[in-house]
This record gives sequence, C-alpha cells and structure tokens, in this order.
Amino acid sequence: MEELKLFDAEYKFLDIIWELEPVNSTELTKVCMQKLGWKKSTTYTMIRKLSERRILKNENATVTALVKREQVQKYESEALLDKAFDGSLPTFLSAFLHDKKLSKQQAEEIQKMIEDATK
Amino acid sequence: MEELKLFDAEYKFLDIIWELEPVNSTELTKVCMQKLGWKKSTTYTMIRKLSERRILKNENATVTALVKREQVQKYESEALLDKAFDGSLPTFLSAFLHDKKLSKQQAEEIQKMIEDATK
DNA sequence: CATAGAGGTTTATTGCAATAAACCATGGGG
DNA sequence: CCCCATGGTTTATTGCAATAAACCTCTATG
Repeated sequence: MEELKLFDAEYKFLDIIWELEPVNSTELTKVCMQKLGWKKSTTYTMIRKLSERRILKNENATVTALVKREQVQKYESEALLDKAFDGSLPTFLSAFLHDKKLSKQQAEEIQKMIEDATK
Repeated sequence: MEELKLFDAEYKFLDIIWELEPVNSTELTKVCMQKLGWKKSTTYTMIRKLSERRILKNENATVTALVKREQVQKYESEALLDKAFDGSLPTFLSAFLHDKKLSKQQAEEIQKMIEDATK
C-alpha cells in the first residue's frame, strides 16, 4: 500500500476485487469483460499497474487486494474534506444535510459515533 | 446552472472566482496567471466553457458565478457518498472518523446539526 | 492617427488515463 | 504430438481534459 489516490477506472476495478477476492485472474478478466466491458489485456494492465503500486497482488493467478476498502474510503473522505470543505467536518455536514431529513435511526447511529469519537 | 460535475482544473478556477466575484476578466487572467500559472488564453477558455454550461457568466468583462459554492459542495459530497459509501452517511462517518478524535466543541456543533436534520 | 492595452475567439497542442492489439510461454487432454 | 486454454507481457492507440499560441477588434490617448 502506498498512495491511495485512485482514478475512476481503478476504483471501479478495485470495487469488483473487494467483492470477489481472492479471485482467479482469468475469472477476473471475465467479470470485468461483463461488468465493465473490458478486454482481457485491459484487466491485466490494471492488475500490473496496481500491483506496482502495492495496491493489490497477483500470486499464482490469484488476485488479492492489499488495501482494504475502509482505507480507501478514509482516504477519499479526507481528500474531499480537504479539497472542498477546508478540512472541516461541520462544514461538510452542513452542505450535505442541507434540506435533508434523517431518520431517527440514522440520527442515533450518528450521535453514537460522534460520542465515541469525542475524547 | 446545470450539471455540477466539475473537473479538477475547473474547480480550482471556480474557487478563485468565488473568492473574488464579481471580478473583472482581465484581473481574473492575472490572478490565474499568478495562482495557477495559467496563460490568459487558458483563463478565457475556461470562462467560455463554464459559461456555456451556465456555471458562470461573463458580462461586460465582469465574471460572476451562477452556482454557489454550497451547491457544488452538496453535489460533490453526494457524489462521493454514492460512489464509495453506498449513499450512507453513517458509513462515511465511520470511515472518516476512524481513529480520529473530535473536540467537545466540534462534537456539540455536529450533534446539534444532526438533531436539526431529524424530523 | 498610430499604438498600446483591454477583452476577447479560433484553433491547435500536450499530457496522461483508459483501453486494447498482438504476441508469447506452458501444461494438460484428445 | 499438437493444439487449445490459461496466464500473462510489450507495445500501441484512443479520448479527452488541460493548456496555449496566434490572431482579432475596439477604444482611449499622447
């Protein structure tokens, strides 16, 4: 694992891998053909590029992610907050919740998470 | 205003406009030259493209945004939630807050926002 | 009345992510 | 023993965002 910035195509690809891993590489080319319309060489190119970046590995024709979905989610959420909200969670929530209603369930779930994150 | 999907360069550009608007176009080329390293034709190309998309307007050499920063913030946050968090705010927060600590102040501010968004 | 700067447009060029074509090696089954 | 599927690599090609060069008109002004 290193730099977690993923391009769109890379993200879609990883999404499939997270769902199927560990997955045989030939099987993966077939799934990508079906779900993304990719030719097999495209899939292998992706495998190699992401392997070089230590984002996944391909051993004995078995592809496995080296980064967890949660790591990428964390990276992407922080990246968005930095880019567009000056890193501020309240600012983000204010924009996101604008005119939105939360269910009691969701609200409680969130309240609990905020509590847990408070020293 | 129409499609709010902005490319990176477009976003940086709009960021400058939100800060300065209403801003004279020649002045804008100078600021972009300084802050983004853009030649003046690059800035005018951007102005035209974003005008066509009704994201800003240029009238009598005065450039003004037609979309508010908050609209784009909302769009971008929803786009990310859809792409990477199954649209779920709790999932997003769980990833973002992972191993993070919030100050009491921030926590209270957020709790209040959640309350307000709860029917 | 030329000329410099403001305020553009038209038309490339560049750069890089995305995608693929073409080729290669190996091992197991008819 | 040959041929076909598996499991790749090497080397383009494509597509489009990003950037810019070159050119144009108008107006104030020395």
